[in-house]
Amino acid sequence: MPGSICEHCGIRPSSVCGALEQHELAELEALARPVCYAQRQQMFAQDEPAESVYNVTSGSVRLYRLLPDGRRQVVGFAIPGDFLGLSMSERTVFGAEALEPVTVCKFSREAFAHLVDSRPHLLRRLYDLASHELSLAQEQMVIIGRRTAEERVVCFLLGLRKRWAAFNHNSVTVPLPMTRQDIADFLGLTIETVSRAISKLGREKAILVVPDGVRLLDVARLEAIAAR
Amino acid sequence: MPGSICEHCGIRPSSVCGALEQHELAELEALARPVCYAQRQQMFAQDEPAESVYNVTSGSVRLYRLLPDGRRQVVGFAIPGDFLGLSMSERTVFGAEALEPVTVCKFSREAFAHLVDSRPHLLRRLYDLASHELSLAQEQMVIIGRRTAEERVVCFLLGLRKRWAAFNHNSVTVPLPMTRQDIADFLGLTIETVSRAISKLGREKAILVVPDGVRLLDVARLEAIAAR
DNA sequence: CGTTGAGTTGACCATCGTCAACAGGAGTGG
DNA sequence: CCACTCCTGTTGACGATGGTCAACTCAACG
Repeated sequence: MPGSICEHCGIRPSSVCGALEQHELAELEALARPVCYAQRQQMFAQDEPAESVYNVTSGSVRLYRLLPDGRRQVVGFAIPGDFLGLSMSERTVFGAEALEPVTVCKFSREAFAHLVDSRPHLLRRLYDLASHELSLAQEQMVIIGRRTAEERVVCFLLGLRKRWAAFNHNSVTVPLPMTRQDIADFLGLTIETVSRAISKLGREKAILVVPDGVRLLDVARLEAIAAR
Repeated sequence: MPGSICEHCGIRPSSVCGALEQHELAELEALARPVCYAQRQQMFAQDEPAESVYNVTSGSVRLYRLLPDGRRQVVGFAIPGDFLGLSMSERTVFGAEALEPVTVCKFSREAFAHLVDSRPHLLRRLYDLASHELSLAQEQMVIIGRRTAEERVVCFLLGLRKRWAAFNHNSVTVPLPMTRQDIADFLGLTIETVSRAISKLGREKAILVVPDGVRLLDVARLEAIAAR
């Protein structure tokens, strides 16, 4: 029965496909191929021909750029509902790797583009998502360019918490499926500096480090640091 | 005569309006209000209701975000052909100030949005621009997060050169209408560090500092630094 | 000719990076 | 079951890159 899968998809409301009417959803579903990736598996590399776009349905993904000498900048983390392909022209501008087992809806970029051409409000949705991502990227520039190490870590935790909150995750426990190295590469720091900042926040009882995450004990204090 | 101004506009090919047919151009022109800003004049502030969108026709503009304690991050510089309003929802996410006398086509955001709704390929153009901006913002994250002071300055100069090149500006002389402070706030550095990096490049004959700009003397060497 | 503001340069210092040692958990194999 | 490795993360000691503070030059402008 066409449409049956997407219709019951939990992440649809917060995703690209949330913009679609039922009959359009069926069209989109016809193009989608569900794909799984194992932990650590690369979905695609940076600067290769972009053949697909993706909608993350479960798990989380790191998106990164590499410099020739190996320095790495994580440009974002994708979580369920996120769309990969907003800024993909002919070639990918970043690489993507599964942080944990990940499932996606994978689309041929060509077929997806063709559908978009005939569905202005899908295009509109993509535009709105791209605008929002652009705004987040600018916020990240402020964080990396003008904040101290501790502020960066706190902003990161509060930002993640906000994103997970969209899935009514227990909002004081922030899952951290990424390594310290990923966090460091996202914040323009080293792993040691991230570790020290987290330890310090733990010592001060502002957070509690738990397996694969942190619990935010003193949100007011954290927000005071981030608002500075 | 409708359409006569836009039709001969030099920046149109590289701008949003380049996507439009002649009859659409006339519609757009009907909405446009030409406005001038003096040097240093603020076009709009951060986090205020976004009532207009803008297309820069001459001069250049700094776009910045402020932290409550006054730290500033320049998130970009707009030059002729650039569109301000890609990432503006109900409120502005950055402030904008003229670096030199600036002229723009100013549009009511509402009227512009209405036109966009009826013109899918204008929407498409905006989406492509937003994607491109997103990709540039990610590149900027790499520069700020993972590059040394000297590399940042070199990347900045080469990046600006590339943008000015779209207007067949003499491509080895890069105009710098912004102050050292603006450059520093763009690169996540201080004015002193920027000044020192530029002086060093000058001493090494890689660049020549000229009034309101630099001449790139040894592009190969600069590119070697940036490619690192 | 004094004032102002941008830019440069120097001396010193702090934040964060580097290098290294260590802890603890997961997986592996004797 | 224990020893072993491997990997991630933590912590400490030290150092370098870039920030801070201050003095100075220079051009623009009245």
